[in-house]
Amino acid sequence: MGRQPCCDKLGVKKGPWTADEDKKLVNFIITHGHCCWRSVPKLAGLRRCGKSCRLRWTNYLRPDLKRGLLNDDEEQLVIDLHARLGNRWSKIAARLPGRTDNEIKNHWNTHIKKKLTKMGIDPVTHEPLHKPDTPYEPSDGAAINDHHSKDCGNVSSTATELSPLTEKFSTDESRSSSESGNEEDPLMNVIWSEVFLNDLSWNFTVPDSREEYGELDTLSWSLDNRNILDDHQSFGFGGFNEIDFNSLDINTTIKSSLP
DNA sequence: AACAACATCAACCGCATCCTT
DNA sequence: AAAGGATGCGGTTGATGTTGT
Repeated sequence: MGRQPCCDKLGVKKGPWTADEDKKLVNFIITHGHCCWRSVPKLAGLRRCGKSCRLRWTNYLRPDLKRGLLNDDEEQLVIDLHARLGNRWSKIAARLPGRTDNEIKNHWNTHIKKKLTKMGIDPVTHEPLHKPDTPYEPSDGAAINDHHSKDCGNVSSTATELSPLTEKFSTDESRSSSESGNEEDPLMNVIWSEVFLNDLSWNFTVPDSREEYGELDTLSWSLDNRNILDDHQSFGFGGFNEIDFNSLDINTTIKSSLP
């Protein structure tokens, strides 16, 4: 069936997002949510296609994103899940709170693939590479396959079972950000700060996700905006369990993050 | 200092899948 | 059941940054 392009190609901007565009998008989404991505750019005053807006939001602007490289545990988990799920990056990402499929995919292609190959493991099949005369040289990441080789030797048979590590990550969503090199993005601080300072009625706290959201753990949130929480899954706000609308402290939180 | 080679990652593209009519 | 639209997903690309010569 012939499909129309996702957006009108004429006049649609492409390429890197500017801080101003980011601000507009964040502003719009936190205020209105997104009824449908196709209409978001028009309503937000952006010359972008809806797809691009969705990608920018899910991969970069979402407040629950972790930043920085995957730590060893996360990397191990990705390897573990990849052995079971293959290149289903979104499924893998779903097990790593605060990580995106794109980020994991990139990390896999740039780091993990090489690491596994170096260790004598086929990154596709997760089987040892057959080089009988090439002695296996454990590297700094050798631990990866202590459990992995046992656990993932048979990819399909264990597909529904999760290793203890996998279970740990899939359930423990309140891990400390400090262990993952959760670097802050100054640009993001500015964007979010400006967004919230523009609307001082915002005010909420995220009691269960404090560490993950860092400086964004306390935000101001008007009751009028509460409706977007109904759609929080769409935003990837998985950590927003309960919002305490009575605890508002935007000044100390937001202003302290300003450069 | 200048250039090349390599690494990283944000963003795009096209197809798949889901949902509505 | 079929058609068409919206969104999601995975592969790929290209710009930018980093490292080596």
